[in-house]
Amino acid sequence: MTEDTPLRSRQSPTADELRTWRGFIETAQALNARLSARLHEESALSPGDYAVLLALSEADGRRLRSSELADAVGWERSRLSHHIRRMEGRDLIRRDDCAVDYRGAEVVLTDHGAQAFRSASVPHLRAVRELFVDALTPDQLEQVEHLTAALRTRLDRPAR
Amino acid sequence: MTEDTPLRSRQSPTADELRTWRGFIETAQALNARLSARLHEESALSPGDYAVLLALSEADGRRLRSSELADAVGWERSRLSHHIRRMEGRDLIRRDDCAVDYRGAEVVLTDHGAQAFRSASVPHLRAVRELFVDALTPDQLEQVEHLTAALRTRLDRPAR
DNA sequence: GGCGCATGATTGACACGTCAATCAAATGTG
DNA sequence: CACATTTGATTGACGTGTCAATCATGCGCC
Repeated sequence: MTEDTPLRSRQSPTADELRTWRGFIETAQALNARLSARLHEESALSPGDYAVLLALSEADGRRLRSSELADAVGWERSRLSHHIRRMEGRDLIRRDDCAVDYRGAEVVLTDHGAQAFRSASVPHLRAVRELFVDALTPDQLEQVEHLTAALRTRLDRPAR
Repeated sequence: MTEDTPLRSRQSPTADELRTWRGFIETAQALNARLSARLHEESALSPGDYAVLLALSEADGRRLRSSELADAVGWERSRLSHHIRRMEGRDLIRRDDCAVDYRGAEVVLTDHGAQAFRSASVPHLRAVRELFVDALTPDQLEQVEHLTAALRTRLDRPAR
């Protein structure tokens, strides 16, 4: 859209633009922090736990290959591996060897994990509504869609 | 008007609302991740390092009491304490005893730290422009202001 | 002056995240 | 078939973040 601003786009943001940026990023972080805190209070789950349990709950047979789970939650493998180890210690999930590929592992939701997810999800979704959805008008929610789409277009371009 | 509107706000978000929420929060996280990666590539500083160096750069005499620094960057004290220890090891800052209150400590920007901040800030601000400011129209930037203000109003209310 | 509490800051334990190295099983290629 | 490479996953090291406990100094109060 802006073919003619090769120089301008290399400069620093103005003070106003920086304020908008800081407001945006800090608000998003604050929202995250608040939701994480409520999740933890209400169900003793971290956001990571919740993401893993959600993916497994929706999976066929409540089980996924490690790599599929990593894709589902959008994490690196090693991050998932560490997290899975901790969750296994709390009996939220279990690791099975994979029958069709002996390199692979399957992550399986335990009954206790399924139960924990169920009791966490309702209050969590309610919190999302209270702190995000209900804070905005329908028009504003639509604006958010457009904004994130615009930002993502830029982000999806090669790393630099 | 209908009986179900008061109840509605206690229910879970709709699928559309959840999609908007996920888009918002994931975009913010992706933006953060990208900016952190660039900061690290270009200057070997973490976002935390940058925040601390920024606050000290703007401080009188390039020094602040620990508690003032914690307020400036919005961190808990113990978090700051851990971070400061690591930064001291890299000669970005130094800790002095405080003359007026022997409980207190002052955090001082070293020359090396000041230099590191200077060389980091220009590329960092350019990245903010590229990935955020330039991705949005002026109208959209203004919408962001209104949105974050609305979200913050809700967040600033008592914790639950 | 001495006692008790408040305050400034640090520490330790542990959860979380990234990166590079590792390892074993699978696969392709001569 | 043999051997190098790729693939699925784990590990170790280390930076980061939170919480509770700790510690020393400052300060109010008798």
